[in-house]
Amino acid sequence: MPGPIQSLERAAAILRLLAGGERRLGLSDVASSLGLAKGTTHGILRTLQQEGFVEQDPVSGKYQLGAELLRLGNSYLDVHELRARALVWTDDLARSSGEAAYLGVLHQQGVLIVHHVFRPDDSRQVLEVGAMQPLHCTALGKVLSAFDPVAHSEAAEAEWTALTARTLTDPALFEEELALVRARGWGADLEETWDGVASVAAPVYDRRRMPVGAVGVTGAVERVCDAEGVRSRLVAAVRDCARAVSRDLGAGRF
Amino acid sequence: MPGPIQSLERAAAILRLLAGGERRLGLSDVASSLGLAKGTTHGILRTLQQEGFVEQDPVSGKYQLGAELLRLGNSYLDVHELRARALVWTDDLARSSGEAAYLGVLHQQGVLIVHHVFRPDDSRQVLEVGAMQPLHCTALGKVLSAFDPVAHSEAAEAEWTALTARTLTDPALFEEELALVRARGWGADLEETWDGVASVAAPVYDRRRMPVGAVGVTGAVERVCDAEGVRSRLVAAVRDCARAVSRDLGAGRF
DNA sequence: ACGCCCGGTCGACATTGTCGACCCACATCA
DNA sequence: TGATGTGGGTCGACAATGTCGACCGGGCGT
Repeated sequence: MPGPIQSLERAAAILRLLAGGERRLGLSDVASSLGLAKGTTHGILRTLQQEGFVEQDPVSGKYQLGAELLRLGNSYLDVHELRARALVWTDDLARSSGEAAYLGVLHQQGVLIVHHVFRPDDSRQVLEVGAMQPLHCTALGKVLSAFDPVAHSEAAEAEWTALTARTLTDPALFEEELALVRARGWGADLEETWDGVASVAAPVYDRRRMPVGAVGVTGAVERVCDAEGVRSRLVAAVRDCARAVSRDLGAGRF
Repeated sequence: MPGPIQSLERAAAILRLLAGGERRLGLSDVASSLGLAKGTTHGILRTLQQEGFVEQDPVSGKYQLGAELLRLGNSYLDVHELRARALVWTDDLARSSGEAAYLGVLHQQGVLIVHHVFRPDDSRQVLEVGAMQPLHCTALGKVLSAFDPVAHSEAAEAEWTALTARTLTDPALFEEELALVRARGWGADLEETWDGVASVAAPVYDRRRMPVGAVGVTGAVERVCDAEGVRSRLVAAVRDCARAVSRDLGAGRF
């Protein structure tokens, strides 16, 4: 059976469509967006609803994602070995650096945040676990692009939107930057994603010395950088954390 | 087309199976667990993998849940209106009560946690968003069972496992408890789920005055209770929060 | 009151997923 | 080192299955 299962592909496309559109979508919207017959779309939606993957607003009849996805996404985190190993180390990283710590893995054409430790102060922060970040302008993304060949080719195909004035959008400059990241072993993002925000990240390796993710910190550029660039204390803390997680994964000492 | 789509049901069953088993499962395990032919199972798994819903360990060939589920689960939270409205109020609730605040909705035979605010101290806490809690022994679950008829019937069919010595397992006693919850408008769990831990919760209503969820706080029984039972200050805070969220949802004043 | 739009249903058709036997790689064990 | 069992993956025939487009019925705005 060489071909993938059509109905499943379509169901996945529906879920992605519902995830993309901010608000609820009607049956006809979904059907026309995907070029499917209404009857077909309805059958898939009905099954997805029965399984808890989508919910239907009883008054408007429109569809949205369902709670089962949240439950399964949580189960994904439970099984995730990299995340499990990184929990305690990223906690320490956030504490010692005084900034928010992130753990990301490559997913499709971006970085999926699988763990996020709040900056250790009492400010109100929103959890970004499950969110995606672009490859070309974040520290996590640059590190993955530099060390993981798959991420590198994904980055080449991704959209190069300029999020701030400092975002690199020229592939040649990006390659230069990646060479720098590879040479010194860590990556940075200096106001290339959000104005006033900088981040630093380093790669995490598994027992076969393959890059499997990246850890980093993000914070106000005034705190993260000094006159020389990224504060070396932060760089050291991030790299220490990455090495510790790698060692936990069995990569051995460097 | 009266029947639901078979391949989708099977795919959902596979995902749930992978979510349940703690570790990765092999193709044959999955096939035999669900009573499917290996070829069929492989086709579904391959499609799910291609769509990012499952991942395969390249060395062992075993399967586990995929990252796309985390992304979609996160998108579910983005769309969730109840959660969006409750964000700021639960934050205040945690701050004023000094305990961890939770927002839960009915999902299948349990309470799905859709929002969780850490207890406002510097202790290490794990986020429980996406986790499930039982209906019969938690404050959130009792409140939903008392006010939502669907939750009530689900509770009747759920397993009545005794998690501590104080867990209610007699349906008659549970009904009495629910009557009390309905009468006073809030529910409690005094060491019925974890020893030493108590919780208080109150229902949240939507614009049609239908119960759509519950908010509550959970903490050490010594802090939550005094000689009289649950501290009235906490009960007031929780009920205020529930009313505020309900008002935000359009339920109007009580 | 009319007509449009939308969610939902129905039945015929053939596409599509399913089944079970088969294959190959790897590891185990004698 | 060869026999052997396990486990992931493939193949091709069959018919069960999902798909399509036409068709309802209600709600809403005109």
